[in-house]
Amino acid sequence: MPESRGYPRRRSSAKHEAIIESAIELADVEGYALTTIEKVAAHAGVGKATIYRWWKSRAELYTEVYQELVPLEELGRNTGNPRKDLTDLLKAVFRHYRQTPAGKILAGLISDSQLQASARDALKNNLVAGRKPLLLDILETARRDGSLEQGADTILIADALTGLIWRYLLVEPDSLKDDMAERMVAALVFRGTP
Amino acid sequence: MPESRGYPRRRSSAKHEAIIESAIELADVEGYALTTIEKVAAHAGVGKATIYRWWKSRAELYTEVYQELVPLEELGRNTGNPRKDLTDLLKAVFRHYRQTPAGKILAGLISDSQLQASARDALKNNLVAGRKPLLLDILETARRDGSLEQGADTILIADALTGLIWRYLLVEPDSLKDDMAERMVAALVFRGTP
Amino acid sequence: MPESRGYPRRRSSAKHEAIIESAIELADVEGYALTTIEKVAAHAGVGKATIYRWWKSRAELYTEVYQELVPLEELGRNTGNPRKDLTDLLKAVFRHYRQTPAGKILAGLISDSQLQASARDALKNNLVAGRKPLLLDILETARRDGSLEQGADTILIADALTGLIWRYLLVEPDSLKDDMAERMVAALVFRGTP
Amino acid sequence: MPESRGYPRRRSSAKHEAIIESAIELADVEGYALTTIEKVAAHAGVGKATIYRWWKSRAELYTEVYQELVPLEELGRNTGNPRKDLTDLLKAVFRHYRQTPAGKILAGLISDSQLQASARDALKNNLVAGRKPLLLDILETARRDGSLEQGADTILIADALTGLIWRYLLVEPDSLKDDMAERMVAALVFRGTP
DNA sequence: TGGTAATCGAGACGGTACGTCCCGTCTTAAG
DNA sequence: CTTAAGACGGGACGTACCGTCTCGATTACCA
Repeated sequence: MPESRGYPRRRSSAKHEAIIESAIELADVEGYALTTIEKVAAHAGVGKATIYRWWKSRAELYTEVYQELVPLEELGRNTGNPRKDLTDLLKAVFRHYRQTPAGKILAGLISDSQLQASARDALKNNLVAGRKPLLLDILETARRDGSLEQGADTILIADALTGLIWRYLLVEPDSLKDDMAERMVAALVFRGTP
Repeated sequence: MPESRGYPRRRSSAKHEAIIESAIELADVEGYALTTIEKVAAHAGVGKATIYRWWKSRAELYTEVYQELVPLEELGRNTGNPRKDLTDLLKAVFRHYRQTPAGKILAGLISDSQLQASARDALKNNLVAGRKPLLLDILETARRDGSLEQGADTILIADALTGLIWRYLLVEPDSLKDDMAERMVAALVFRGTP
Repeated sequence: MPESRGYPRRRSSAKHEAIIESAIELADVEGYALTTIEKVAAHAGVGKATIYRWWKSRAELYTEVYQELVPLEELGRNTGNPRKDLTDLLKAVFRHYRQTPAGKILAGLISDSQLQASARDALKNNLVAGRKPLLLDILETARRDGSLEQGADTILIADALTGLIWRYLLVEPDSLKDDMAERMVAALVFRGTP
Repeated sequence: MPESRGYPRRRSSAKHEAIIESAIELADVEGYALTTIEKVAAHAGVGKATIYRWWKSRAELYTEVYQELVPLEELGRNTGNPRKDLTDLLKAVFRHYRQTPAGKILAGLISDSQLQASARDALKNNLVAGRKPLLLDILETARRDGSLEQGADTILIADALTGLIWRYLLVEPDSLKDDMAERMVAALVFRGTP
């Protein structure tokens, strides 16, 4: 109904983009915790109701922001070398965390997920469910080509990589650097130096 | 007895216990997110100020609660069999998460840690710093007795175990069962079925 | 209608009235001292913030209440007989003090004025500054028509009348009856029985 | 009981005096409104309970302080010239208000008197009842010697002087200077320049 | 092109909890 | 046995956002 006629196509709306950009900037400058819907609305020159019209909660808004800041397409590349692919993927993620507020935002989303059921769903169904296959694909390729043993618990390994990233993001966010990507791959997946 | 630091500052251990117990019960019944300082005070029959007198924040209070619910002493046992010790430790932790609100509380503390700097410190300096050695000790023993290769990155493996637990606690808390302990140990540490 | 100052700031006149009425009732029933903003809000079915949005303090709210309970227009009437006008004015004021909580409220405002600078200003700039001219006008008329001597210090006489009312209001509120009005006029202004 | 033996005679107690002096100093420096029992106790190096043992409330404590700062004996002097005696009395009072925190304290006591019944009693029974005779005596002398007409309402005139002082103390404390004493006497009592 | 309905910004609103302050009473340990 | 120090329950403070709502002003479509 809001899409059809009364209001222009949503994704192209200037308002919509102003909100997203304000959300990014405020998360960057003030941090996720201090970024309230109220402030985003004021910063974007938009009524609060306009935000609530499109997103049920701060978590939902920032889930979309995260997807925009760390787009799936920029992470995966299948070169046939799983170890390299995986390491590159992690490095790309960490780079986004350094260059954008995406890291803070993910940490904030994890925090929000414990405060509201809807936020937990947003995290689980979008970010987790949407990105886990990326890791699994690489790990499966590795198992198929023999660089990972047949019986490897790829799901758990994938979750462990995510868990490690979250853990560092939550308490030691500065540790997510390139060499950490190498260490993670070496310790959790392929065991040993390349 | 614990409150005799010097002369002037005393505290009623009865109140102290009433507060801790109320905190546990409310976290259990209502969940961490809905448990406000105000409710804990009311439930314990105590003024809010009495809580703020002894704990700077909800996070600090619940850090103490967590330590009480999952005491270090009940987790570690050195039997000379690192694989068994590690699996048992994880099982013991998961059991506490099933039988007490400790799991919810840890998830809540992680959430709080993103909202206030002091909460992050409480988490980092008490829970993380206090419990990591338990894992590291076992892993080092394993490396010494050869069940883990010489070059193993024990720190990262320990953090990965923690990260995995956190990840599940945060988005799939029901998955932390005994067999998950086995899978974790097999996938991240000793590689393969026992 | 009164709330259309520009476009953005509107206010619900229904709420506004509910607050004023609650304030009057509570002052009447519980007394000014026990009437907290919190109680007024609860009684009016309004959030505390709504009160603080429109009045900076309890004193400011009750200054408005006082003006409503003892409206200037009901006090002054120029009949050409200053002695009668003055006596009538005092009687009218005392009647309001008997029939409404206005007396208690003025005493409370005087009390508040010693607790907060803003309350002192509210009292001084609104009630005092707004009502003193009423007395002065009558006294000046009296001086002009000779019923008061040329050199009379009308300002001081006006302030003495106010001071006397305040003094009785503060420590012997029941003494403010009709005959007291006569006595005041006789003793402070026109000297002697009519 | 506290006088007889267990504790040394009250008026000479060092503690007692430390409390009074702290009360004076704090009223002077911070103002009456900000001077809490808590602060007086801390400043005097005394437990709060010690203060409550001797005075039921802040108002009762400060009633004693006021009596000490503006002792009756320093005000009255019967020289046989009522007009001069009265003017001198007012000047002496105003001087105390300028040189000590007595003025602030009286204003504070008036304020407190609207907050607690016991404070109203303290004000009424001690300060008002104790000092009114001073004025009345002078006014009666004046009436007897003919400088005030026979029918003068001396009670009301006395109360008007008090009321005027209170009124200025409460909203324009700086106006209480020597010439104001002259004006008051001329306007309210003896009518006309000396 | 003027009328009209949808949509918007601004922010008022009830509500909840925050963390602080001080009250007047009570408890503890030192002297 | 009295005292200081201050812990205690209680109540109100004034503030911040929440998510919903109301109001005119603005817009954009249609007749």
